[in-house]
Formats: sequence, structure tokens, C-alpha cells
Amino acid sequence: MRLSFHSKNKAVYHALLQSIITGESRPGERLVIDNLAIELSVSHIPIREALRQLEADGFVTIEPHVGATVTEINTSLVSEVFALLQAMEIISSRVACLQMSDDELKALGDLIDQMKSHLDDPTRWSQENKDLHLFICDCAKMPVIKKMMQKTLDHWDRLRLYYLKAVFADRIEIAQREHFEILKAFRTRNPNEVEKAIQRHNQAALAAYSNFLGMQPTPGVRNLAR
Amino acid sequence: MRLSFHSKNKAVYHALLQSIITGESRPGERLVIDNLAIELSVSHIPIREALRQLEADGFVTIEPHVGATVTEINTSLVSEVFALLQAMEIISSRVACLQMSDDELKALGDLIDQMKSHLDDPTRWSQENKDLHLFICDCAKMPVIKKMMQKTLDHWDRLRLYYLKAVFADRIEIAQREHFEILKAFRTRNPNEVEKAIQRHNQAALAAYSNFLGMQPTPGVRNLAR
DNA sequence: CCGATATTATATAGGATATATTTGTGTTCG
DNA sequence: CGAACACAAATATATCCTATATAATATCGG
Repeated sequence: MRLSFHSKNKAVYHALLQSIITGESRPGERLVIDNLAIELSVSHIPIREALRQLEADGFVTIEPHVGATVTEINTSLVSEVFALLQAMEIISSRVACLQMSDDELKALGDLIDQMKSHLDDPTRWSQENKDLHLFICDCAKMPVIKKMMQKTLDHWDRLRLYYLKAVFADRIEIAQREHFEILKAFRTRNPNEVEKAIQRHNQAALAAYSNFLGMQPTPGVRNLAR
Repeated sequence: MRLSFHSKNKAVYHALLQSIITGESRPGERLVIDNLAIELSVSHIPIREALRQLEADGFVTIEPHVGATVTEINTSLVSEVFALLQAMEIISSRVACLQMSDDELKALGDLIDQMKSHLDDPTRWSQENKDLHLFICDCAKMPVIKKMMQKTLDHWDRLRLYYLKAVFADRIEIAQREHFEILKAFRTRNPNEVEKAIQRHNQAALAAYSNFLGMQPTPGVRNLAR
């Protein structure tokens, strides 16, 4: 865990967040202010602020007068976070496909093209996948959803790295193809087509993940079927 | 603005949040740490932590080395927050209607019944409306979505009190009837029926709000049409 | 003698205060 | 008009004190 920003608050926040997402700090692990202060060579103030922010984001759980721990996770969160992401993707993409400029549409295609070069680098592909979704939020001019999506994608990353590392790597190639389908739908500038393409994409992903986890997809969290 | 909790951090957080939601603290208003510390009779420590939390929640905007301000709002946020809420309602309700016990279903009916007594008290009806949605998240056992919904409902409250106070009061009676329709759909335990009822409800609401604001609903943020 | 309850000890969170440094902004002066 | 400067406020540290939860220990009744 190292600092790299130049406000200590942000530095601590990102150091802790990264540590939690990657699993370096395990779920349930105690985060003792004094220890962190020593480890990161800052006073307890930036630590406390960062912990409060992380609590608001759901990555840390603070029990009053007891302390902070890394928020626990379980496989049922996979469905929840997945459903949330899908909802936000659909909302932003529906609006974006109608509102985005031709230049933005081209940029979207470029982003997806670039990802094709990183099919064997899950970390990088995943990062660019995030950038992709956030870019769509920009095109839709939906800053609130963008911010929320950013954090939800971080939650997703944590779950993915904890539970789904193997299956995710296997799915990248398929996901890449599905992204091209979504791009094609964007080019029609028809929100319903875009939604359908995203549904198909996520339907496939959730099926793969649920199968890997050996659990049924939560009933009601449907993707395509209606 | 008064404190009432028994940790100063929580007290400050809720005092500021309430002040922002109600509009007592206006959008763009500066939140100077020292002033707040004096006003609320606490040191700057709980203030800073609360501001960081509120920043994470999107109610406060902090510019590094400049300070915190109440996050600005505009009418386009209405569509965004509305779309988010609708998405979360649909997700949680689809799952809840399949998973909830008969007792919970009855409790849901009771909640809606109770609200009928407060059609003339928008503040109270609105609070119970929030409780209703959060209860559904409980039934669906979706804690992450619940937490997110809670905060999004707070954003909604702020927008509503700022832009939509009048039209909201007028809509309560209709909304109450629509809630009964949603309840009926829950009783069928058919997620698609529930989703349709929620779509109809929100379709009507968004139409009324957009009309009141004299703007077209954001294209793509559809409710029913597909 | 043993189990349940009361007490105490300890670690750590929560909070206050004083102080120093950094940064952005606005103002004054050349 | 631009640069130097002054000021306000955020950022950060250190130290001190209090409050609380948890665990260890002691006490008491059966």
C-alpha cells in the first residue's frame, strides 16, 4: 500500500480503496486508525476522513466506538451489483445513443477497437471497459449516474477479483464480440435496439457467472426474458 | 439547524444533510468549516468528516484548498434521479414480489393503507413513501440497493422540494391510487406485472413533473413505451 | 465448588485544542 | 496590465482528554 496523490486525504482514500478492491485488505479485516496512520506516515485526520468516505461508498463498515472494518461480501451481492450496473448501463446508453455526436460515436468505436488488443490482459481490458461505460455516461450528460456507476464498478471489481477471476478471463473474448454488437446498435441510434443488445450481453455474462458460482441467478433479476 | 444524535459526527452529518435537502442551505452556498464548527458548537473534526461523507453522497462539492459548497442542482438532474429511482424500484420489486413472505405482503398493504390517511400532509406521505420503497428492498434482501436507494431518495427530496413542491402535492392522490395498483400486482407475484405497474406509475409522475417544469422528458428515459 | 453476574482494565474510537503549512483569491502597487 | 503581497481558509500535525466496547478478572449466591 503506497501513497501517490498530493492531498493526503485523497492519497489515503485511494490507497485504501485500491487495497480493498484488490483484496489485499480482506473482507472483515479491521482497519485501525493508528496502525494505518503509522503505515501510511500521516496523522490520523486524513485516515479518519478517508474511512468516512469509504463508509459512505460502502467499502468500509464503521461500528461506533468499535472501529472500521473492510465490508464483508457474499455471492448474493453479485446479483445486486450486476443488476445495478445493468440498469445504469441501459439508462445511460439509451440516452447517449440519441444524444451523442458523430464524433463521440466514432470515439466509442475506437475505444472498443482498442480493447481488442488487450484480450489477454484482464486488468487492462477491465479498466478500459470501465472507461467505456463512463464515457457513455458523459455522452448522455448524466453526471450523477456516472459517479454512481464509477463506485458501483469498483464494487464490481472487488466481487470479480474475489469470486470470478477465472471465469472473467475466459469470457473476455465473448464480451468483446458482444461489445461490437452493442456498438452496432448505437449506430442505429435506436434506444430499444441498444437496450436489447445490452440485455443480451449481460444475460450471457450473468449466466456464465452464476454457473461458475454454482448458483441459480436470483429469480426476478432477469435480463432478456419478458 | 440543531444537533440531536449522540455521536457528533452523525449529528453534524444529519444536520447538514437535512439543511441541504430542505433547501435551508441553498445550492452553491459555501460551507465554511470554522463557521459550522461555531454554529454547531463542535470542533472542526466532526465537521470535516461529515463534509467528506456528504461529498461522497453527492450533496456537497469540495474543491481542494478552496472549500465545500452545497452541490448545485438543475432540472436535468430530475430526469437522472428519476431514472435511477425507477430502475432500483423495478429491480427490488421484481425480486421482492417473488421472495417476500405472505406476512411481508400484508405489511406492504398496511403501509400503503396507512398512507391514505396522510394525503394532505405531503411531508409525511413522502416519508412513508420512502419507507415503503426501503421496505421492498428489505423484502428483496438487497442491502446494497437499499442503501443506494436511500441516498437517491434524499437527492430526490431535495429536487422535489426545490422544483416540484406544488405539483407533488397535487399528485399525491393519484399516486396513492397507483400504489394500490402496484400492490395488486405484487399479489399476483408476477414480476412482469409488477414492473408494468411501476412503469405506469412513474410514467404518469414523470409526465406531470416534466409538464410542470415546462420541459420535455429526456428522450430515451422512457418508462412504458417499448 | 461452580456458574452467573458485577467490576475493572485496556485498546481504540471520538473529540478538542493549539499550531503550522499550503494554497487560492483578491488587492495593491509599480 | 502584470507581479508581488496579504489574507482567508483548507490541510495537516501533535497532544491531550473523554467515551465506549470488549475482554479479562473478581465477586457473590447457590
